[in-house]
Formats: sequence, structure tokens, C-alpha cells
Amino acid sequence: MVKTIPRAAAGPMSKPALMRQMQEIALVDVNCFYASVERVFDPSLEGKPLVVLSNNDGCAVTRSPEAKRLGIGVGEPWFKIAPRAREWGLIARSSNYELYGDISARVMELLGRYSAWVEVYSIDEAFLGVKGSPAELLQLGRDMKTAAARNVGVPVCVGIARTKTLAKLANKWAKHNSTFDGVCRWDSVPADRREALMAGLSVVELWGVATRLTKRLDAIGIHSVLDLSRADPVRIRDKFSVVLMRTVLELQGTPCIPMEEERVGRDQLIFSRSFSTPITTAAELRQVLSVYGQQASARLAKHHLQAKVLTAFAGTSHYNQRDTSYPSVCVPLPMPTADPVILTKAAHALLPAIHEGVKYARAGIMVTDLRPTGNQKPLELFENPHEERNIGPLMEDIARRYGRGSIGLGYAGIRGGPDWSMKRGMRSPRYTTHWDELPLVKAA
DNA sequence: GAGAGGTAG
DNA sequence: GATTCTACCTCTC
Repeated sequence: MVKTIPRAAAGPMSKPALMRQMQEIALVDVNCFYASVERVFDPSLEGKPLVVLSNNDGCAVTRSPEAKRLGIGVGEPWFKIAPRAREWGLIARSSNYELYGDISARVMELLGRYSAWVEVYSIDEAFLGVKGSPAELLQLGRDMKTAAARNVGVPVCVGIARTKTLAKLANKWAKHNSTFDGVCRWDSVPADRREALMAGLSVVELWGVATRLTKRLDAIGIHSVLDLSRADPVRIRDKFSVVLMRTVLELQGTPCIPMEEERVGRDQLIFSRSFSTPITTAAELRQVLSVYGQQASARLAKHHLQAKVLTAFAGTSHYNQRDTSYPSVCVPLPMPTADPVILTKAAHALLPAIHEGVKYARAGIMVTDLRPTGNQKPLELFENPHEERNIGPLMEDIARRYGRGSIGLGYAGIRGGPDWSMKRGMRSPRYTTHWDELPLVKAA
């Protein structure tokens, strides 16, 4: 008697079934994403050196290829670049995360048409499970590149390989080696050429390896990607960590870093910012912490989460070595909550640790031990009078209707920008998410 | 479990 | 004078 294996039910394929079908992984990422988005809406930026700045217009986070050629590094402070900007014809933009987020969503939606399994890895890149012959895979990569340029208006590069680490590497080659024309499939590159490329690349270029590991690897004679790919995985695990061992195995073609499901809940939320001008008084800091407390409340509510622990912290500038101070307090909350009053009050627990006169450059709060909002009512004894009256949702409703800043609790409610608020003098319009900032088109 | 260290984008 | 922010993982104690 032969048992027959039941056929899979019709309908969408299960994840394990997809996994069996999936032969390779494609890494698609947008070239210098923020700068490319700025160019979508302002084509006059095309061909010009352009940098997008971090919060507070602090430093360059994204540079157009022309800006890179000027020798501007990532993280280079704007105050150092600015004096020469005019002479270089360099243009700077403040970061416009709302716009970038919206364009990112369009790119991801587009990629979803090419694979049933897209892992959104960051704002500008995604891993895709892909399947097909070598020729089909290369064609798929070229199709995605063309579609992103035509439908969204941004340039992307594609790396395709058997493992994530190799897909990352192939993507890098696609980007920096014009012969690949933006699409590189690892196994389609002749072995001797791959080795030459790997021999010429420092381990610091690898996904998961940064400066510290590079130093330690250098010390044992491992300098290039090729060196690391030939290392003994077990020895690497013993001398370093399982993380680096996975990198070695992945370089050798053994997948160890799986495609991930979309993260639903988060483990922690952080609200933190550097100030445009340092804060020196507890009164000002109280106001800042109130703002964060309410932001945390709104975000928790949005994700249907409650927090059990809140940590509040402040710190002086790392660049000022005198008078340094990094006060922080960890406040266990009496019960899981997303209530703005409770969170704000908890955040204020930092205030006694603040020394008047010290120049605090940054502050923030972190909520941890997050859990989904339960539906069972807390014991009467522990019931929170504010939550009962739903102050959080009420404030959200007003903010939605009358705009952010129209309502706030106590010190967070003051109108007009306090002088520590973020500096963003060169922000482009939020073209796609605000009615009053839509792009105008003139038909002449 | 907390904190340090490291990494990514 | 001035220099991002958020979130994760692993290791150690």
C-alpha cells in the first residue's frame, strides 16, 4: 500500500513552500537614496553636487556622486563644508523624512510585483526571494532597475546571490563597477574575476564588519574579503563571535542569515534628539521631556502597545570633554501603559539628576518591555484615572484635526518654536504628503 | 536581567 | 563655536 502525499491546497503559497522554491536572494537598493529623492522633485539638481543633512543640519548623511567626488565624506559636519559650498556649487538640503518615507513605500510596492517575498530591510533597500535560471535572474534585476527609474524616478542597483552577505557584496559591485551596469549576479561572474574583486576589497566593506572587527581581523592577518572567505568558520567563532562565523559561511555560499518576517511589535522605542542650542536648566529640560513623553504615548497607541519601563536620559556633547555628564534614570511603570500623563511624569524623574548650568546637548526617553494593549480591565485598585478618561486618544484626535502643536500637556503645549527645537533650514517641500506642499506644474 | 560593545542604515 | 537617530544582536557578569 502506497501512501499518497496530499496535494497542497490551492491558494497562496505558504512561507515554507516559498522557501523551497526560492533559489536566490536579490538585494535591491536605491543609490544615494535621499539625494535621489530630492532630484525626483527638483530636476535642476541633476548633475550637481548635492548633500542631504542630518537633523539640526548637523552633518552630511547622503551625498550625490558629484559631492562624493568633491571629497565630502559621510558624516562630515556641515559647518566644515559650508564655507566652500558656494565655490563648489554645492547644494545642501535638510532631511525631509516624510517625503523619503513616502517614496520608499512606492519603491517597496513596486518590488512586490517582482517577488512574493520582500523583506524591507531599511528605508532604501529590500531583500527579495527570487527564482529562475541565471539568465532569467539577470533579466529580473534589469527589469526592476528599469521600472524603478520609470515608475518612481529613482536609480537602483541589484545584487543577486545565494546568501544575503553575497547579495550585499554583488550589489556593491553592481554599484561601483560600471561593467555590471547596475545589476550583478554573483554566480554569473567568472570565479577568477570574483577572486580578484574580493582580494581587492577590505573586510570593512562587508555587511556586518565595521572598524572594530576590522582592527582585530587585521591583527591575525585577515585583511581582504578573500582572506576572510578562506578562514576557518569554527576558528572565527572561537576567536570572535557566531555573527562573524555566519559571515564567513555566507561568503562560502552557505545561507545562515534567513529572510525575515515583517516585524510587527517592536522591543523598544526611543525618542531622542540633539538640541540646536544646548539646554542648561531643569525647566527647559522638563519641557523637552514632556514633548517626548507625549510623542511616546502617541506612538505606543498607534501600534496598540503599552510600556512597562521608561528610561529618561540626557547628555553633554561628546565633543566637549569638560564638564561631561550623562544622567539617566530607569522608571518601572506601575502597570503597562501608553498614557501621556503617566509617561510624562515618569520622564520627569530625570530632573533631580540635572545640574543647573551644565550644557546638555541631547536628551531623550526610551520605553521598553512593550506589550500589546490587553483588553482585560486592570484591577480597580490600579486603575489609572487618566486612562479611564482616554486623554491620549482625545489629544491625538485634536492633533489630527487642528494640527500637531495645537494641543499639548503642560509644558509641551507652548506655542511657537522653543529655541532648542530642531534646525531644518533647507528642507524641501513634503510634496507627496501635504496638500499645501504639492508640486506645481506649469503648462505653458 | 542589566549593561557594554558592536553594527547597520 | 559648531559634529544624526533609531533599533537590533551578542557577550559578559
